[in-house]
Amino acid sequence: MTGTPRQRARERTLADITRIGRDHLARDGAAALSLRAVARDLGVVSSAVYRYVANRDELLTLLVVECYTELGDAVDAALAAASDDPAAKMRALGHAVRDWALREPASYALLFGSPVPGYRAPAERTTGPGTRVITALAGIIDEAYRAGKLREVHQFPIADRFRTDAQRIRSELDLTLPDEALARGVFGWAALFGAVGFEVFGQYGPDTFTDPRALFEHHVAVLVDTVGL
Amino acid sequence: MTGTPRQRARERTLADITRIGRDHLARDGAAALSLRAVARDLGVVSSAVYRYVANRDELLTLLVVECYTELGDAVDAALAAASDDPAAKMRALGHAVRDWALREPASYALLFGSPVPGYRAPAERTTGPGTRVITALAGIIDEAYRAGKLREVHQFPIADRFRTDAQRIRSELDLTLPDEALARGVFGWAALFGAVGFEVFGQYGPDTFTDPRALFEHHVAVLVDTVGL
DNA sequence: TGTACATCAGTGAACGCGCGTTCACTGATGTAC
DNA sequence: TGTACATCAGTGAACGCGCGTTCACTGATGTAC
Repeated sequence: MTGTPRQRARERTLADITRIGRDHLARDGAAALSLRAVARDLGVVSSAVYRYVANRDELLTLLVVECYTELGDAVDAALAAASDDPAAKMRALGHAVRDWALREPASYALLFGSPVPGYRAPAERTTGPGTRVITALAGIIDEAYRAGKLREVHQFPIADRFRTDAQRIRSELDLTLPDEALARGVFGWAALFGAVGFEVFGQYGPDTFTDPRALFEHHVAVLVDTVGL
Repeated sequence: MTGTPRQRARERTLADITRIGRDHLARDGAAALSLRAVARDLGVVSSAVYRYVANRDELLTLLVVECYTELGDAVDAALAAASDDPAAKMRALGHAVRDWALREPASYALLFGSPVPGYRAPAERTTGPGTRVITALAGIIDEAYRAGKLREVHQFPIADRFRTDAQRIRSELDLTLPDEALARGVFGWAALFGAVGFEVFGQYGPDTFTDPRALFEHHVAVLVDTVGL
């Protein structure tokens, strides 16, 4: 309860707008997100929402940031609850991503599905929240490496330009991982979202796998192994 | 040159419609696909396209089938050109998927991105073309298994219900693969599309990896290894 | 403390736009006798 | 072979709808003196 009543009312209304926006996202997808429809549900004339967001793109950006934040929080909470074993942590991260994605499929689609036509997420606002999962994953693997718990894996050919990229990434994320481990980490990241995306977007078909959670559990086990944990 | 002139004109016009539809897909995304816009580009009044497609959903279905077919053809061609080694075949399959996806990002998004709001692909028309890649991948691994070229891999826990599913899948696709190999094949499938999707949808960020093809090559190498080839 | 003024949330009308789909129609092409 | 009829591609108007965004406005809330 801080700020003047007017400020608090403003914050509440802005929160209402993003909540309604999330609802519409879930019902109709990001491409169909409409300020007029949000205004209708808010019980207000359409031009009134322009007091809160500059235009439709800004509402999308608010939603993107909120979704990334929610996902990041879910992952952080899962990691905090997991045991100290790096493999257990990675499994927890994987399940946190999957659970959130199944709970919020439209939000998952907004972040990791097809780009929204005509919309470019502004990097200065979305990069921070958008990198929390990969940062957490990199942290798990790097910590294991520093503790000597990362298994030696087969060295596949690595391009020179990847080595340069890896050097930059290490300094940006404060990592010590060697190139091969880092490349496998990137693979694990992409593969994890591949498995989650296939399930959330229904690529497997409706009746192919009767126990998708068990399938995912197996995939995560393979993933943990592949990454060297 | 078969059929009456009228039939041939009809086929040409239908082909024009799907071609224009693909163009619009590439420019504006599937959610924005509009029969009126297609009619405009075709140089015809909007109601005229109803002589060719029953409604917007049917045009989407035509595009989905065409995209799956194109992707399937690209994969088949790559496999035909690859050497007989199963690992080489799997690498060729991976690159064929990636090359097609980078060439046709909007089509890739239609098939593997967020579901189009309000549209359900009719299974009886899309399942056939939609399963060509996984059928090809399963074929490669199964052939290697039958030839004794599939390496023994670590056995992770497998749920009973997955074993039942696997039995059904084996008979449907005419496979002999044991459960663990099949589960890893599914993992490889999802992971492959995860890697491709991250690149096509720009998840890596614009400047993170300066040589994305080399990164993908590494990922495919890891994938081939993980699957047991 | 009371008042004059500034701030700001929300209104309502309007702009110009695009959409899917239906329907009665015209006129050209194809076919049966 | 010629003609009468059927088929069918494409027209143009209309239906009812929703969208983003601007703008001058009203009236309530907040603030400076």
